Amino acid sequence: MPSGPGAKLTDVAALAGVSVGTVSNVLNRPDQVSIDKRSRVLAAIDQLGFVRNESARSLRSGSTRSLGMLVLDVRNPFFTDVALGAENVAEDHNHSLILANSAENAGREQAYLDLFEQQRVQGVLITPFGNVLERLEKMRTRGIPSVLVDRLASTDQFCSVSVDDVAGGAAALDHLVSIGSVRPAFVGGPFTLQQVEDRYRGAADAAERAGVPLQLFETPDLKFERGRQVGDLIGNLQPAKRPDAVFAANDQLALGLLQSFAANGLRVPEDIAIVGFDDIDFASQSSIPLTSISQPRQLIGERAAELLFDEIDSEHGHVHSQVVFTPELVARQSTLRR
Amino acid sequence: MPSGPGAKLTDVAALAGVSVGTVSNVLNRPDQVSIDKRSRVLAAIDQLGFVRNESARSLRSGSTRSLGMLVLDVRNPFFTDVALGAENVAEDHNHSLILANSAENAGREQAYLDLFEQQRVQGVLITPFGNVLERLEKMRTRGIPSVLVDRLASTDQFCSVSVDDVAGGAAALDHLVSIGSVRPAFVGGPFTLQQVEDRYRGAADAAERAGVPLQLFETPDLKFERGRQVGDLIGNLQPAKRPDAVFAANDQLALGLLQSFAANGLRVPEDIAIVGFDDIDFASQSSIPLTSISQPRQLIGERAAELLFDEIDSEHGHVHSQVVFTPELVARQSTLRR
DNA sequence: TTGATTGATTGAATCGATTCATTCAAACTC
DNA sequence: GAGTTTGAATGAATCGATTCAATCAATCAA
Repeated sequence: MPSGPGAKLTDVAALAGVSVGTVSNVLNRPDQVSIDKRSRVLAAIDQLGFVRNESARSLRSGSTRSLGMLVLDVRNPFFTDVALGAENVAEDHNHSLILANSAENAGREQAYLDLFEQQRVQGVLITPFGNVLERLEKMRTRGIPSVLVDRLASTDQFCSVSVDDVAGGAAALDHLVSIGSVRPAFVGGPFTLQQVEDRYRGAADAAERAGVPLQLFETPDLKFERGRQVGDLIGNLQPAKRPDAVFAANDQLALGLLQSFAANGLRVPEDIAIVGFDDIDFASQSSIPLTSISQPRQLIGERAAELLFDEIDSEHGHVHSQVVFTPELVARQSTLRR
Repeated sequence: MPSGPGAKLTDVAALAGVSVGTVSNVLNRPDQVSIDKRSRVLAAIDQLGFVRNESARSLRSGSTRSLGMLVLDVRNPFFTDVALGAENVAEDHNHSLILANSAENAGREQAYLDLFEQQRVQGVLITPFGNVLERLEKMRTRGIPSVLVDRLASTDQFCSVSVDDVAGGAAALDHLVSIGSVRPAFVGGPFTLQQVEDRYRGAADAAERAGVPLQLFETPDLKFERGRQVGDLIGNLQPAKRPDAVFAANDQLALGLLQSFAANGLRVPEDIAIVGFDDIDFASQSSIPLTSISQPRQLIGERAAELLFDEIDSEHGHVHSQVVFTPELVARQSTLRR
């Protein structure tokens, strides 16, 4: 019969007939304890149902074995995948990952950074929303380093792991041209989002290189509903003026376009082709599977966590680095050659 | 210039010229401190960049201001929505939510429960995977209560928040009959999953009441790919033997069916209608918007967290209760009356 | 004026695990 | 057999915030 709440280390020591130091060693450096005592201690732990108090442990030892991760939107599959990758690496290092959701809200973002500081996490993985770089630098001086995720560090003060959105945009447009598009369009916004800006720029440059014009449909956000609206707009254009292909700044938008086109009797890809961005699961699971630009999501999380541990573990000898992945186009039915 | 790592409470006290007790009071019971000293302390905190050490705090006070939440799959939007609801309630109570992912793996599930115990969370929200009820009861005796989420407690030893899957299944089938289906089918499995079993039973009972037969296509899992396979199978049946409507045990499966039907030239809903379950975002965002059974996901999380806090806060006076929500059918194009 | 009451402030004791200098015993060297 | 090395085990000191009984000052009642 395991005892009630709160057997502690001294209780274990007493029951096993050893000192507290020995019990602590069994917990933390088991190979430095003789087999005999070790098994006695383990038996006592089992009998008492002892669970080590993490607060006490980290108070004394100064380290917490946990990382904080702050993302823009936990509901976005992109971020859960990135988090999964980071969590795996954290687990390898015997750390746990505290996942928090800033929900694109500067106040919440600050509040969670407060929390991370109070918890004394060993490091932070963050996709910044508000103006937090200064604060992050301050946190580093206090011993809590951070790595930027899905965002290229503008200074060399941080490690960052991101994706080359310009290249992704170019790949999308090159693909559209290669299947014969002569009137491609870009749908997305706002351009204050770096990702949107980059994806557009890549596409625009590629269009210029290919000698085709690129129409622009700017949107105030990247949501599904917005895609539907723009889709209706495009569907109502005269066939001769209508784009023969669209590159949407993300998959949500692309799915919105797709639904609108289906409702308006526009055939995809025959009348109009579509490329999305992100390659979320539902891109391939749409009735008309969607061509999209795929980012190595788990890998982004893994690499970010690795860079973070590198900075945590190395005393001073750490050099910040910017990892930039090149996204890949995955061709599916929505851009089938006509 | 804020100071380096580790200003502590005594430093603040010294700088402000008060005792440590007063600083602690400013932090925890600000109204018991005179305005004068309070502002002096706050100034000192600001100047030193003091951040309270949560480990020390909770070691001494015994409470952690955090909940643990353990879900089957963080990548599943259902769970992220439930978590969001729970997180909001936790925030209202000034607690933070530690979200963990058992990934339908009994070993990980146990490991995370270990972690929660070590962290001394105040309570646990869990969708159990393995055989953990006994352990959870033991944890309660040690002062860590738990609430079952998306799972009806079989004993009255736990609070639980779940959805009436039988009613959901019945609603789906009633709807199909009401739009004129005479050869409905159920697609889903395995039947060892309580949810699948219940949804099927509700549908089967409703079919019997309506006097129509219910065909069954059993699947080994609930994934998209499986839906596509079954869809191909159905698409190859002679029109006369082919179901005129299918009820899929979840939306992933339904989307798979939809894609397959589209590829095989079956029109939805004219040739065959589809109802899904869960009403994930992508159900309504499909090219042919999908009728689905909607669960109040955030509400489930909120209610679960409220029940948990009730048990945490009440000394002994807590009575376990089972909350069961009735899901609602959301009719869309995939079951438009012919 | 005195005694009682209220409210603010103090600071030593405390939470529970870890650390590390020290002790002890055994094994080894010459 | 004396001296040295090695490995295990010990337990008091420690991490930093909170607690609470005690103190002090100010206000009030009679």
